[in-house]
Amino acid sequence: MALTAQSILERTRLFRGLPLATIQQISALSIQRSYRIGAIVFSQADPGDALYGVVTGKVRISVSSPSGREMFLNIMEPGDTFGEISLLDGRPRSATASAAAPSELILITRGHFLELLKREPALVSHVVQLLCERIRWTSGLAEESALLSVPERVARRLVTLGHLHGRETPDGVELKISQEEMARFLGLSRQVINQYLQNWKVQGWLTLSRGKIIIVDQHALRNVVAASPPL
Amino acid sequence: MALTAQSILERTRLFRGLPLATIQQISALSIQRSYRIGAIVFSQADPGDALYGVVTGKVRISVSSPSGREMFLNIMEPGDTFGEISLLDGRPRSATASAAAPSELILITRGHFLELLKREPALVSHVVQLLCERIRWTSGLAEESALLSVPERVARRLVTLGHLHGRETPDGVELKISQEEMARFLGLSRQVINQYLQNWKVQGWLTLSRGKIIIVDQHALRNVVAASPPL
DNA sequence: GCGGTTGTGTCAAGTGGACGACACAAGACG
DNA sequence: CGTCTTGTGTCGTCCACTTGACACAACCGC
Repeated sequence: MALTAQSILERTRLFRGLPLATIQQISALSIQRSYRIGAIVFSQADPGDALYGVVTGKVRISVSSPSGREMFLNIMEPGDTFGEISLLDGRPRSATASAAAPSELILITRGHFLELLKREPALVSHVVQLLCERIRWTSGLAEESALLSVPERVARRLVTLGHLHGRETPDGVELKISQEEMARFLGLSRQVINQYLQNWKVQGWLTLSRGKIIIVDQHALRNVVAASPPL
Repeated sequence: MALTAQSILERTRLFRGLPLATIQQISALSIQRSYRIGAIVFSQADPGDALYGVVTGKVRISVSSPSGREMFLNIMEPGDTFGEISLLDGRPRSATASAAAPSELILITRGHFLELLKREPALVSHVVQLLCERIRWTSGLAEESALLSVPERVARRLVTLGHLHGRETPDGVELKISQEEMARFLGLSRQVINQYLQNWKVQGWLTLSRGKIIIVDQHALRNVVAASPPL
């Protein structure tokens, strides 16, 4: 089956469950675009004039400081939508989106989307749910970095990334991510990530190979947070 | 003039600009409650069954880790509303709200609020705006802690707190906050906060007294971020 | 006005993460 | 098939933040 815009739209959290007629409308309004690996979808401070949905590939949401440091906030996969915030509040993009793999995205312009919102009350409630999810995600990031120790943060992120982007295998949850990327997700150095991963490898909680982490004992990793000494 | 619920509602970002009839409806549905200093309005993990608005006083939004560390996320003042997220997505409270000063709050139950939302499309758009603001705030927190150095974070937070909660005086922006509180806002130790504040005091950028910081040269503080060495 | 409490200013010691460096292995690509 | 690139594993050094401690000042309640 071809990956039509419509078949993807039906699967996104944002549009799922809407009347078929509405989905078809949206589909008709959307434009499909290809991005090669590394291509920028939009940049921090750009005007936010479109909503994006991932058809295939992976899109990384990141922020970078004036001093050139970069931090990854999220990875979007098929069925995810992104870029809503600027669309809804009219302010500039707060983050940069770039293709982490060759990607096909669909794009709905601000005008079209806002019009849809007016006509379709069910869509509004989906938007609100999505925004709430985003708040919980970002405030979770802020809390973790302030409240937890480094090993706790690494362990926890490992588990959540496993959930969101991992693939179940007989050996455990396979997570395709380099240690460098892990470090950027947490705002830490690659070396520290390696240090703890090695630590947990000898415990038998995970296995490591080039660009891949297989989580063997998820439960043990979860316990790192609870078990670590009162900071 | 008495501080009626209605007069406050008209001033909140959430309800401002709605038809007077609607404001009166909301006002009729709302319950007013007093909280003494330190009183808990709601706790992390509680079910989220109400929306709150500050009439007088100050409410602190905070999170705490299992290990007992606490971090302040925000301060709500008269005209602010809080507690929307749990209300809207039905999930437990993600943070704790407690009275940082003797406070009068109004409270609207979940059922009443959701009903209002259905009837009043203008309110929906205000809700969406508010949620977008919250996302930008929390993701800002996460970015800062990962991308900026400690002095940069302290300087920046000082300026934003000055904007949000400061009072203009002939000498500069007066910010009523203890250094301990500043530390909790940034997830740092009190000593480090004091170190940088002293530093900037001798530069003449601010003056310090018990529980109070007066920002004299806001511009200089802003420059700390830009001027600091590429991390 | 007095004692208790709470915030401030500073010190010294300890430590955990950053950074730079380097050897090595595994893919990528011609 | 060999070469180049990119990720991994592991040093050691350095430094900034944490912790604990203490004197002192300012404000609070009585």
